Amino acid sequence: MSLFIYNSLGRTKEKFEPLNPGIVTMYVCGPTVYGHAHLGHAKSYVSFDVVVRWLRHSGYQVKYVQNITDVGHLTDDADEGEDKISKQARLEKTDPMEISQFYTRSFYEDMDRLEVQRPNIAPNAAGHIPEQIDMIEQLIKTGHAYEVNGNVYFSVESFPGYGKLSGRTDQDAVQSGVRVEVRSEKRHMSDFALWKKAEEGHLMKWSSPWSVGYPGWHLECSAMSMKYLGETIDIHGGGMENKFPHHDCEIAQSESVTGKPYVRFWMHNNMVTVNGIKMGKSLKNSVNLKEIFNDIDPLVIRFFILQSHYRSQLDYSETAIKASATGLEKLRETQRRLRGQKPGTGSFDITPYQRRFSEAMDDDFSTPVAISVLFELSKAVNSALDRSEGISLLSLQQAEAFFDTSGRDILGILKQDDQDHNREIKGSTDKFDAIMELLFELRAEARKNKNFALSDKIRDELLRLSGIEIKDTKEGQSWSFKS
RNA sequence: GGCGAAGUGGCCGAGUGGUUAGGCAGAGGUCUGCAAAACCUUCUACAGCGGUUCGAGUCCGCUCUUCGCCUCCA
Repeated sequence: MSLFIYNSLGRTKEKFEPLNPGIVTMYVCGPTVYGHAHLGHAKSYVSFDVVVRWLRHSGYQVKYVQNITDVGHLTDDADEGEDKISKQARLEKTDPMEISQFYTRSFYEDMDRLEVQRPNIAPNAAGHIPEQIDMIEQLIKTGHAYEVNGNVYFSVESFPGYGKLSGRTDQDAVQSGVRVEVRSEKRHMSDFALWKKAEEGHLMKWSSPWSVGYPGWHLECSAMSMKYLGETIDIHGGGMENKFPHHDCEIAQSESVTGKPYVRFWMHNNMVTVNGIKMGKSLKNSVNLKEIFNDIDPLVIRFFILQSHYRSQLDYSETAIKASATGLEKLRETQRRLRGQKPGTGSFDITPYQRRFSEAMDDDFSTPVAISVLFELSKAVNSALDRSEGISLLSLQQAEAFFDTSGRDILGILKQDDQDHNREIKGSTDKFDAIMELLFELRAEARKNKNFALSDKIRDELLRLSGIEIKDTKEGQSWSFKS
């Protein structure tokens, strides 16, 4: 089966084939680094992380670029207000460079904990001012842009398809709802800034042929995408809220320069809501990742995100997270059980599960369905293992391999080996094992003597003090870390 | 006002014309010294009203409701 991706441009699922066989070029809009990452960032980058992982699993070499926006863009309307990074610098009594560096590191820390693989190239906007200036010069030369008082604007009338991505092709209609007063120096109300002259006191500014100033926000993605991935890229991802104007502007300026299609597949992920309302920094209801991670395993958040489709809104609530945590624990439990299992004689066919998993992923990255396949496999495996004949060595190995491939490599929700991972944290494996062996012996003896008070105390206290859970099973005692 | 998405059982969340999504929670059971885990059984659905069809959660129309975008935002 082949991969189908929902293309926002055209609003249908289309069969995906890269422009150049075997190689996929992919660009995703990165964060503006002036604050800690929140759940919305997690949804976006986890979703696209799975896209990249699936493409790679499918045999493609993926060149994945995700930018860091570290040029201050404005807090307020299109042409007034303080820039966000400068504002944060003022609040934190430091300078913009430190702000962007600090929050860039913070962003990667959080993404690492979510098991989001780093992009191949993570260019920052401030490091690509010459490229952006070049692009403006070309746009002016070809009549797509004009300069007024040190500001440069893109002329939307020079690009007939403007607004085709968002469906906002009638600019008079668009402008009728605009709540911001328009600068009269623009030729058309919808024209957008490519370069802005720095106001008095503006900290992040660069020299250009037009003024000492800074580039418009839409420009960086076009310039960096072209520099690292070429004039036409296979996939461009981003949040739905950026369809208009950001992505429509990118298309206009890029295609005006190259005369070629800018992006073949546009992918837009949906928003996170909290109690049904959009989460936003300005609404003061944003859920900071570092704060959630104090209480919740980051992989539970990742799992929670992937349990809904990337194009669906995700509503955050404590009960929903709790349900996800229990569900993920179930899959981990099965994974552990598979690992420690003695082979039996029963046969078990995992190919239907592999096939359904692949079909789900090939259908526009349907992670909720893919996860449901893992649950069904989990149930089938447990059922089989509960029977006396068990599962043969070969089938056990296949099931374990499939859990590793799907749960760990592709979805990123399962670790390779919890136990080993946790033992590493504990330090000396041998000594630790010896201690556990001793506790097992003490409990076995106590239980033999019907001293259940003692055996239960060892079990309960160990769980309470260290989070290590002992279970009594038919095969004997086992332990695992309970997160 | 314009553009777009969506309304599924207690909660989350799949389903693109025809036999069970899945998870969490609830009820009953098996196993167990107990606990945990696991398994089995089970209760609540498709916003409303029309229409197309042998047959609609799934297509069409209308109504109601919600959400996002049109200002920086993942």
